[in-house]
Parts: sequence; C-alpha cells; structure tokens
Amino acid sequence: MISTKGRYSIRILLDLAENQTSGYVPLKEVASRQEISLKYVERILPVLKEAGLIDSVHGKGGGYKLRKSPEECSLWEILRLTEGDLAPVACLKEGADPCNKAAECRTLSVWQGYYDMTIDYFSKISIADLMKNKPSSDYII
Amino acid sequence: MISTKGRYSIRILLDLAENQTSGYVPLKEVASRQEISLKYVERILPVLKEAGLIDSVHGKGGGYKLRKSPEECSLWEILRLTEGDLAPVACLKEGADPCNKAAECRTLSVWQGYYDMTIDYFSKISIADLMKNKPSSDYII
DNA sequence: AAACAACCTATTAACAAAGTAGTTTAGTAG
DNA sequence: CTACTAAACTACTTTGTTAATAGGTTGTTT
Repeated sequence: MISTKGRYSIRILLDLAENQTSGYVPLKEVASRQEISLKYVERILPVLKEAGLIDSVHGKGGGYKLRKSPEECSLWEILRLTEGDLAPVACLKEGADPCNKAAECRTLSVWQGYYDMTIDYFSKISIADLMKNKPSSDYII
Repeated sequence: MISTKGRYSIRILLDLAENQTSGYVPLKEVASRQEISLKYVERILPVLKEAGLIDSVHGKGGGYKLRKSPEECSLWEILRLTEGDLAPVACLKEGADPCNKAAECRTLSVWQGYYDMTIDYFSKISIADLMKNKPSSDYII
C-alpha cells in the first residue's frame, strides 16, 4: 500500500505544477485546495526540498515552487523519497543485509521481477502526464 | 510490502508440493523444514483450507496436502487470500465505499493501472513455476 | 485408550502511520 | 526598524497492524 505521505506528495507537486506563477505558492493555499491539513503538508515537504524537487522562500510573498519541469518529475522519484522504497519484501530493501538463503530461495526472483516492474511503471509517469488527466465530461451527471 | 503471512503461505504450499506423498504431511515437518514457528503456521493455514487449496486430516497420520495441482495454484490466488487484496490505495480495495472525487481524480488511473499490472503479474506465476526455480549451480561458491 | 495432529481463542509486544500542537527561524513589505 | 508572514523544527498522541505466543479443545487413527 502507498501511504498518504506518498499520495499527498504527488498531489501537492501536481498542485504546484498546475498553479505555477512567477513567484512562490504558499502552502496554505495548496493545503486548502487539496484539503490536507497544513501542518501535515509542512511535515511532508522537507524531504522533497532536500532532494531538489522544489524551492522555498520564507516570509511574506514566500512559499514553494517546482524546481524541475513537470516532465522531469517522475512518480518513482517522488515515491522513493516519501515511501522509502517500494520493495515488496525486506530482503530487497535498500541497505538490507544480504539474505544467506538468497542462493536457494525459490521466490526471490518473483519479488525481484515485481519490484523491477514497479520501478519501471512509476518511472514512466511524470507529473506532466497527470496534468493531462483532465476529468472527462463523460463523468458529469 | 508483502507481509510474512503471504510469503510464508507461498513457501508452505511450495513445501507441500515438493514433499507430496500418497498421504498427508503434518505441519510439524513443514514448519521445521521452512523454519517457521509451528504455531504461526497453524494460524495461517485455515484460510487456505476454506478456499479449497488444501485438504486436511486430523489425528495420527494426518496433516495437509494440496487439493489442486501446483499448476492450478497461482500466487495471486494465495496472496489475495492471505493479504486481503493488494490494492495500492484504499479506494481500490474490495468493498471500499466509492470515492466521491473519483471523477475528478488525476491519480486514480495510475493506481488502477498499477493494480491491474500487479494482479496480472502474480496470476501468471504458479506454484509449479516456483518448483522449476531450482537453485542454480552458479551460485555455489 | 493412547497418541497425535488439526483447530480455536485470547493475549502480547513492537512498530509504523497519520496527524496535532507549539515554538522558532528567516525573509519581505511598509 | 518593525510587523507580518510563511517555512522549519521538535515533540507528542492516537490508532491500527504485524508477527507472533500460549494454552486448551476436538477429531482420527492405531
């Protein structure tokens, strides 16, 4: 399961992308548009800033803005930062001590295959792709 | 993350498949071969029995055995039973109340695509496939 | 009847997710 | 220079899940 941390991060970056101005967008606006607690948003963002996905400015007129273009920002990059990694089993996690049964493990290749597929899937989707996902009028009742 | 419940279940069924006899295999042997606590194995199996994957017999000479052939037993079937479902987000879980933002949600299709891919991946792998995954001699040092 | 193995119920410790609260620091506008 | 604003930091709480463990009961076979 993808936790709120990862899902919210995607929505927040998407919000920043869709509401870009020449300046900075304060979190207050993002939180209110996305209906996420401001305090929780504040908790989530620092890691995205550290990684260079966003820039921030303190004080009046300050806020956040995207540092990269929406095209360059893949969901895999966001999820890896916020969810740690998406390894389906402990022995494939980054920095895990190597399993001494790996050589005889019948299921390792299954998990590895799934993990590779997961990385590939999310790597190929960018924030820009999500922007194209405008709601279809088919859905309007 | 796939929890121990799902991973152990796969290993247990694989163990039953590889150690089939004309009769029944007691859990004591499975647990000891797989190095899983007997008590924990006992907790996990009932759901697999209910679903008709395995048969059991009480008492002396009793134990478990596969009901289906290893070819008919897909990992998806096992994981769905033991992990609930593998929906990456709450709104795709079985029996979830429909999200009222679904029509305007920019990310739903991403999660749905990932979920479809997940089901497809695990559906195409059977216990019989895992039996073929014999450890390669390349790994022996 | 004795041995054996599945079955059932309750309890526990450990951990992570999700969010809240309050304070501090930094930058801008007047 | 001062007031305002918004990010940044720290600590806490609540809730739920995972991964077991413990002990007793029921049902079969020899």
